[in-house]
Amino acid sequence: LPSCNAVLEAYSQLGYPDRVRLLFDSMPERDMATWTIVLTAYSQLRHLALVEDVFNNMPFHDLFLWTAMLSAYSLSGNLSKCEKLFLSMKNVDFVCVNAMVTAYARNGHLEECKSLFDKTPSSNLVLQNSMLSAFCKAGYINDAKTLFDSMPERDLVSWNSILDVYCENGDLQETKFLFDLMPEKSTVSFNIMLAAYSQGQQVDLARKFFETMPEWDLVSWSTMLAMNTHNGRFSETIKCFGSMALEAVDADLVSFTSVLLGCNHAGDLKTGLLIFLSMGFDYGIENPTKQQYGCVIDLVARAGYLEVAESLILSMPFVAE
RNA sequence: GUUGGCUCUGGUCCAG
Repeated sequence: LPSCNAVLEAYSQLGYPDRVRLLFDSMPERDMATWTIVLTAYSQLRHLALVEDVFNNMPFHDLFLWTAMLSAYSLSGNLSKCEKLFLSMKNVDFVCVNAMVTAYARNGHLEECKSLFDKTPSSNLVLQNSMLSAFCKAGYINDAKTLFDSMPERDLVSWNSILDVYCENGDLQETKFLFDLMPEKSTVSFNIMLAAYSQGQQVDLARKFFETMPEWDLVSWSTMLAMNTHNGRFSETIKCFGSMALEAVDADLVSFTSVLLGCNHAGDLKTGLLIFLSMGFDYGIENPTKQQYGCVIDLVARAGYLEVAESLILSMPFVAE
C-alpha cells in the first residue's frame, strides 16, 4: 500500500490526473494517505466539484485531509467555505493555521490574515514566510521589511519572498542588492531577479542575466517570452520559444499566451496559426482560453479571412461575447 | 528513523 501511494503521489506531481484516477480506482485497499493524495491532486486541477465529491464520500476525516480541503477551497477562491471549515475544526496545528493564513492572503483579506497570524501563539518559520508573502501581495513593503528583519531565522523561501517584495515594488537596485546578499539561491531567486530586470525595462541586462543563470525552468523561459513580447521583439520571442523546446522544457498555457500575443502584435498569421495548432497537437493543451482564441481570431480576421474567423468563433468551447 | 496536508517566482483577456 505505501508503494502504491508513492506512485500515486508521483503521478500527481507529474501532472497526470488521469493516471491518478486509474490507479486509485484499481487499488485493492486505501488508507488516509491515499485519499489525501487524490484530494490534493484534484484540488491542483482547480476542479472543486470533484474535490468536494471525494471529501464528502470519505469514510473518515483527519487533520491532514481537512487541511488539504482547506487548501482546495483556498485555491478555488471559496474563502467562505474555507473559513467555515476552519472554524468547525476542533484541533488545529501549524500547517492547518498556515493554510488558513494563506487562504486569507490569496483572496485579498489581509486584515483577517494578519489577525490570525498575530493570534497564533508561537509563530514559526513557515507561518512567517506566508505572512511575508501576504504583505508582498498587498504591497505593504514596510510591514514586509519589518517582519523580515525581526525573524529569528530565515530560509530560502524567506529570502525569495523579501526579494519579490522589492521586485514587485519596481525597486531594481534593492532587488539586486538583496540578491547579491543572499546566503543561497535557487532557480526561484534567479527568476525573481530576472523579473526585476524585465520590469525595470532593462531588456539587455535581463538577457545578459538570463545567460548567466545556472538553470532555466518553465518560469524562466516564460519571463523571457513575456518580456520580448511586451517590448515588441517578436523575432526574439520566436527564438526563445525555439530554444526552450531545444532545452526540452515543455511550454504551457502561460508561455503559449505570450507567444500568441507576440504573433498577434506582429500580425504574423502563419506563425500564429502554426503555434496555436501545435499547442493542441504537440503539447496536448486541449483547453485554449478566450485570450488565446482571441489572438488567433484577431489575426485571421485582420488578414481578411472572415469566414475562417467566424468558424473559429463557432468552434470555441465557450460562448462568444 | 521519510506513504499523505501548509509558505516563495511567469502570461492577465474581459470588465472598469
